[in-house]
Amino acid sequence: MDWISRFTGLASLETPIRDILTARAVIVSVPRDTVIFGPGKAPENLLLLLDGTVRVQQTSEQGREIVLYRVHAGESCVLTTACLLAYEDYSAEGIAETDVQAVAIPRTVFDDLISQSKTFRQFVFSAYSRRITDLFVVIEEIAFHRVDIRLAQRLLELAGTDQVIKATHQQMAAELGTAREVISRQLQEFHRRGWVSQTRGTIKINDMSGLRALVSSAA
Amino acid sequence: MDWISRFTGLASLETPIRDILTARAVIVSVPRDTVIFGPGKAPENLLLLLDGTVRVQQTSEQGREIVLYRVHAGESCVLTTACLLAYEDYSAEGIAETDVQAVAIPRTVFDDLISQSKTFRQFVFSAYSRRITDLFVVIEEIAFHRVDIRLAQRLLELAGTDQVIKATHQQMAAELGTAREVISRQLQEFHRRGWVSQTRGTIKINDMSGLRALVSSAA
DNA sequence: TGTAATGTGTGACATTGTCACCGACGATGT
DNA sequence: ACATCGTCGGTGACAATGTCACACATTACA
Repeated sequence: MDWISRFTGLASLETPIRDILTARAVIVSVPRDTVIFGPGKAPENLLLLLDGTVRVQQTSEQGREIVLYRVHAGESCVLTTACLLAYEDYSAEGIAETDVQAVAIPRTVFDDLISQSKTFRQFVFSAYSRRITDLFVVIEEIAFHRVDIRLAQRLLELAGTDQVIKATHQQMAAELGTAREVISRQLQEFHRRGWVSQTRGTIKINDMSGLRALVSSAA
Repeated sequence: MDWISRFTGLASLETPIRDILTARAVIVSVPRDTVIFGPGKAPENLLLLLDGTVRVQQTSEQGREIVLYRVHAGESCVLTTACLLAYEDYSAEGIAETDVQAVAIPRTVFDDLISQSKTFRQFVFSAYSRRITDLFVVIEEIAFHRVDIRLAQRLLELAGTDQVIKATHQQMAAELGTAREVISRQLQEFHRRGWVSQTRGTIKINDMSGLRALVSSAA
């Protein structure tokens, strides 16, 4: 199976390197809700996602959670590579949000590839760069943006083509790093405005344009 | 000058690699308040700090600022390496907080070293790891910790041996990503409790134990 | 010495976070 | 069907933080 071409950054990989990869990387399947890495469970491999999404989140000592970013198909979970090597108290955890298919690259192979291929180095460092800027965005949003706008934004991001989100208020609170009550109130307000409707455990978007208008009003 | 031994991660560097480094890296001096990198000013080199500190901060579109982390002597500014290669819209900026002496490693040399030395790779990735966990801490603190505690913490961190901090309320607000008024009020409260005294542009700690007690009360 | 720029103080108010509690819903077993 | 129990969502009071519009003090410097 030629999975390499699914990763844009690897498309131009040199042939001998491709061979190493196909020979020594393993395709793994991970069922939904598996904890892929987390405190006390250091990642053993660099994962390149073929299918599904991985949610990376942090849990504070008091048990509050916040979603940091998601890794989608065609992307890699590079931040784990930093943790392949150092600093044990990695407080973030990665969870398979759906059933996941991924290519697992063991750390020794990762080291080989980094050493031997400039293309691979670029792939890794540009993935790093993207994740780090993601984190910067998270910081900026938490620090400076209003929760109603962030919630509207996240609802639009998470909604599938059917405009339905399966998530409890508690889970949405974890998305934004806020409290459940805050989400409940904001969703009520959105409901009053006719933008969403709710049932237990699901949120349905009725008026994307309303949400979008709120989001862009922040600019 | 043998600066390599000042970096613990590089102490065991292989001799030929040491030679490359000493030959091709340049020692630079940067005056205080210089913008080392920032939006529209991509870093050209990996910097290893010999002396001084670099403050890395982010400025939002509305002009609000937050300090992300500081790079101290003996540390490297690795997050810039990700940006040596990819993603232009690097929104963070690095500022020399003091006069700075550093070793500048050009990107091509960086690439060589990464390729040739396992020790250097470990040095880089463990530095990455540390910075990333720093960012996680920032996120957790902004999202979940009270500002009075964060302020007390930061005051203790920033105070020199003379217990004096030269900073305006506005600058302290940028440290924590909050508003000046919040800092002013908290400092007044700290003053009422006899923990600090203030003059225009400076804060003096009079009772470290009081601040420390507040900080540890959060645990 | 005046004048402008900068730093700090303040009150009113909006937004967000916390706490304690309640009732509604859904799964389950009998 | 009924009871029971855990989860989910709603609510009011209040605390903490952010925002705005100022006033006033200090400093820099023309």
